[in-house]
Amino acid sequence: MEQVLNDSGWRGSPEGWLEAAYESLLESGVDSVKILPLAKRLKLSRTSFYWFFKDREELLSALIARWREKNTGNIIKQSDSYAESLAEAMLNVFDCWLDRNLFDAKFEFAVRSWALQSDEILAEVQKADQLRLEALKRMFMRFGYEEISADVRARTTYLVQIGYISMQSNEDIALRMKRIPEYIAIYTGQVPQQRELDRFFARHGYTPD
Amino acid sequence: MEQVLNDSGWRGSPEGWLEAAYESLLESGVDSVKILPLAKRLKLSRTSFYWFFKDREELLSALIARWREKNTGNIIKQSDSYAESLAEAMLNVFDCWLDRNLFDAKFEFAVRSWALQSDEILAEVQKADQLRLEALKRMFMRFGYEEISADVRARTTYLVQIGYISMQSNEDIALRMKRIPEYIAIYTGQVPQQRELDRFFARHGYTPD
DNA sequence: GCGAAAATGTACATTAGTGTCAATAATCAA
DNA sequence: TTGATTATTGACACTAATGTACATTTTCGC
Repeated sequence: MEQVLNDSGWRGSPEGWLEAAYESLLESGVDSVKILPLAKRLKLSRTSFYWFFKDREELLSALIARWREKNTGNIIKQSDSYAESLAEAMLNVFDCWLDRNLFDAKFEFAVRSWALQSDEILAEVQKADQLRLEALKRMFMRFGYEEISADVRARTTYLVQIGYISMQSNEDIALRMKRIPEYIAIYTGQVPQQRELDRFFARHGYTPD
Repeated sequence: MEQVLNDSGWRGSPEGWLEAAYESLLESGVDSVKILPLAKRLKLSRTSFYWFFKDREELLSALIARWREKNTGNIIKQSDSYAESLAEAMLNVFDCWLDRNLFDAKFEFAVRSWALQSDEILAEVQKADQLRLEALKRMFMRFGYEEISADVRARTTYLVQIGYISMQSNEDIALRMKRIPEYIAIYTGQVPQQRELDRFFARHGYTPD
């Protein structure tokens, strides 16, 4: 197996170690993010790590920063984006659940599991939950729901997805798409229009049979 | 601090070690379930552990057996139990979410996090999800829903709760109770009757203001 | 109170991880 | 091409965990 070099002529880099840490976190949880195994994966000496990071703690902080920037931002953006009907707005949010560029479900699950053993991470996760729920609640209120109804509907929308992540299932896209109209009906209390669904399916490269 | 003795005159027992393991699992995840720390907690010599369990693996198996027996059984029981309306049936299921004798949310979360680092545990969790979802789906079908609708409504009901657990929030009971009627409305598509709610509140020792 | 069984503890060997330091090598820029 | 900077490595010291072997203590039944 040959050495992988980065842009400059060096083998290691903060990004390289972070990427390896990310992969290990997603596969086996934070306790598997250990310098020795990462070094083996990168075919680098373990101690070379300390050139880029002060210690393991600093690597873990970088990891959580990466999560914070990616996942929360996009949910808020999709919730706030323009739509003509609630169903359409809902489908905008659903983009997150189907596009891993918008929301990284495995990362999300790994971080939430991590929160079990670290109060610092727990605080991060709870802050993120709050921001995301507020964005969804705003969305429902924009379409005329009362405070409490909007709150509970926001929770339903959000928590179903968090729960789904926690099932770690990997069903194929067709099966998931088949449930979409039902979900929309439950969450919004109204049936989505065919053209709204078609537009949604189209942008995810899905053709119903 | 004095030594705690069990029924017989001995200090240790399989149950004692298991209980300590359970507490540690819930507090900090499976990686914290280590013999040395448990021994400290129990004020016993570490090696005494090996009188009761072959090795750490055996302790972890006992832990997962405990989870399997407790959490899955009750959801199924509550889903299958008699009710005059769907709303009432739903409220029977909600008993699980409010009574830790029926469903241990922290245990659930800890086990699901554990699944990230063990394929064996992942298989256990996915089997449990399947059984629970089937029970809920049966419930919706008993009240006349079509296959797909029943499936998605079962998922909504179940996944909101799994998601809630994963938020690790500890809101007070009054706040949670306030949302119940809305949840019932969303999940079942029908508003619960006051007397059904009253009966539910009463059996959880809650008095609305 | 005595012997057997049950439980506990001490000593030892091993493993996998952490982080520091000083020597060395590779790259870049003047 | 050489010197400074950046990166890599191996040697060392340390810690926390695992499990085994064997000696010792405690409890229970008779």
